[in-house]
Amino acid sequence: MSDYDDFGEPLGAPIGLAARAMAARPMPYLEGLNPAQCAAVEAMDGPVLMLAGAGTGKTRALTTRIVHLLNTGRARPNEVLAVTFTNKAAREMKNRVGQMLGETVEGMPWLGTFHAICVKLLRRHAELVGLKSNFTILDTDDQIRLLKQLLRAANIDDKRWPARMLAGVIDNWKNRAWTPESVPASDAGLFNNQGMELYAAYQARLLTLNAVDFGDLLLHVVTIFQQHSDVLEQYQRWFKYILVDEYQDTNVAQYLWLRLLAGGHKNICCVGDDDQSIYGWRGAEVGNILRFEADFPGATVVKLEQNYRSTHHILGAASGVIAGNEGRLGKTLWTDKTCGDKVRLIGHWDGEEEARWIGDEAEAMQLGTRGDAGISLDDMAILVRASHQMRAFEDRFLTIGLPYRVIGGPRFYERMEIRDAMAYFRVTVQPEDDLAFERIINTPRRGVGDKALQSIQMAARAAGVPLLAAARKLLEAGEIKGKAKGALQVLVDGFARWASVAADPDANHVELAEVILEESGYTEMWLKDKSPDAPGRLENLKELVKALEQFENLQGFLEHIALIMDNASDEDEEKLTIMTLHGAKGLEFPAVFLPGWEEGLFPSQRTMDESGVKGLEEERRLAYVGITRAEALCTISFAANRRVYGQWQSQLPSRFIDELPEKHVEVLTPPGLYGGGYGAAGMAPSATMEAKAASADAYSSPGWRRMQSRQQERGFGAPREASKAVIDVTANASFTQGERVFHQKFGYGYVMGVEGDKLDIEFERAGSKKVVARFVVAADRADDVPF
DNA sequence: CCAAGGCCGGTTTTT
DNA sequence: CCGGCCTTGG
Repeated sequence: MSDYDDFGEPLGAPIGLAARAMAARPMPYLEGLNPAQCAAVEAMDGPVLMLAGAGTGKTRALTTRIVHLLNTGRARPNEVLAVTFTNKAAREMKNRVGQMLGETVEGMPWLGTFHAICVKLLRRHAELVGLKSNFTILDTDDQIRLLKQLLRAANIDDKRWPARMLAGVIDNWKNRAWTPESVPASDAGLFNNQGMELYAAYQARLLTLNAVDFGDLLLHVVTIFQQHSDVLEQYQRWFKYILVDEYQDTNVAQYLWLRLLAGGHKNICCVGDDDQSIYGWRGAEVGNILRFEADFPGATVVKLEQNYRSTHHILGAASGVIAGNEGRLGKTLWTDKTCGDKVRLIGHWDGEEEARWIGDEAEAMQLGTRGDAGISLDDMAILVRASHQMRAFEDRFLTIGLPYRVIGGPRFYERMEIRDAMAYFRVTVQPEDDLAFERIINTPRRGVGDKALQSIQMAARAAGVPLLAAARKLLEAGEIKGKAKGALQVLVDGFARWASVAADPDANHVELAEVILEESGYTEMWLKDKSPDAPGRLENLKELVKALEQFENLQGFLEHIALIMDNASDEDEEKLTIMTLHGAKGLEFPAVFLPGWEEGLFPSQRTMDESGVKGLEEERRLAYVGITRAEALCTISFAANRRVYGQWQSQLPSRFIDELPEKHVEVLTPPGLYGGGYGAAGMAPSATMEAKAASADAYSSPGWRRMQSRQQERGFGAPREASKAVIDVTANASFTQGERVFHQKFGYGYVMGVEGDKLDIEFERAGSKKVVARFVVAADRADDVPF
């Protein structure tokens, strides 16, 4: 009947038999699990909800459950569907299952992210939604460019109605599994009453491009399942057990997808924590997890509440904060660890001082000033609400030479040069990929401007063929003139040549990639480029080519890249991590800094404006996630003043600070200073009394004294008065080329050039910068610079 | 086809 | 206040 009965996957060893033999043996993997974890592993049949608080050994329970299913012969590895949200989580699970099973079992083909699994499914059944199985996956950038074209075609001013906004609207609809036909009338008014039409036009355009966006991966598969019960039933039978990680983050489309697949046997195990739902803004529905027992009657609910990560005080503080939320499923985390240090709270004068203090503190902790052995920088993290907060820390750490790593900057594959190179690869393997072709038709500049492109586009539309084919036709017909003619011919011929190499299974795709970048002139473009980031970009291109080695061909690689966000860089040196709270979910660090706990920043004003109490609760969960990342030391801070869009604003301490239970907190801020703190003006009136009491003895608290003595050791007098002083001691100083100098922000460097009062300086850590002379001192006077 | 200037906007982000 | 994007002018 169909050619996918065997699901295209090797079955590997006769697992059924092997498993039966193993089932008689003891199950060593169950040892060391606590009773709740055991229950979650052993409740194999029927729906199971595993409510796993932060740090309660969720991944261990989940992987053990998979091993148990395989080991008892309930399912073969390729009959278990295990879904995660991130590639990282998928990889970790794969590794851990592999480790527990030993090397005998081949990897599990259906363990992966929602998106990766959907790609696999959609490739098999693409024709059912009008696609070919070699469809391209567009990323956000492609998506925006496509929408811009549609807006232009529809004569819509994309100033007032930006493509980004439309992309957001469409994404939201796709997250809810709404096709253009099923968008409810209540949403008809969105995007200037034209959202639905544009959505339909966009989907039609994607089909002609043989392309999908991320949302489509799920949406199309759900559509297929809904419209082709025969296909659905096969998968329902095939996937004997389903496991879902981070269930609280599922959106409606993912939820429907899971319900459809689990519809037969209902052997679905969802793992999640309602208190860690922080992705509501991108369509996640906490409701999915809150409703689980209603959706799957008779479900077994297991709560994992023993925390193996954090000390008592840290858990207490986190629990106190999260208790402010309504409508929780309710868990009580406990630990048998020591009380440890209390959560430390400190207020600062401004954001720069906060960065300075954290930098000093990190150095002190690294050296072990606290009387213990010292903590590796790898074990410390600064978790911020918004990425712009990172800059203050980067600036400061650059100055003092504290090694750090920022997680979540522009990702490798989002960089311009990588996307350009990949566009060449995409056209090579998929000549219909018009978006990719448009991207590189004039990159590097080859004299093919708007005019030439427009005539190609018109020809393509008229003939109903892709752009590359249209370009070839126009050239043959001699209809392209001037500079564009020769260059375009070279490009078109190039693609023909490269495509034939790519089609040859014996050809080496890594060499092909190098040839493409060489012959197209792309590498040369960057070699000629004199901008400071050109060498870095060439480096990235090299890395890209190197990454190709791990794949069989270009197609395989492109697919991988489209779905992966790996940011592999060499990590030899110890570094302190700076990342957003969102990015930190699932991670843990011995020492965590949580700066910027101020009203408006955290909780974010915008979230509260847009989503009211619901938004505030999500922010509170974010606070909970932040605190629970810490194993031993958690330091929360806030500043009384902060520059917001260039304006100095005075800030109020976050309401979450008032929610921290007093008994788990040590206040380092002296009362009255820095205009804030537990007990300063601006706090919620209800908490004032309690807070005043808390801060009354702040001066005598061990933390405060420790801080004082440390600052004195370093020769810092009063912590702050000096900070505002301008470095004008050298206002009249002159510098000469080659002189070694010091800058408060960028550290040490050498003067490369002098133009009036501006200096061209090559800094040791911050690279080359143009700096006004009065902000710089001679290197031997660096000690005069007040910190 | 490119460079300079004006204008708007400015959370979180995986796939 | 800073940076990205788009427009305009050469």
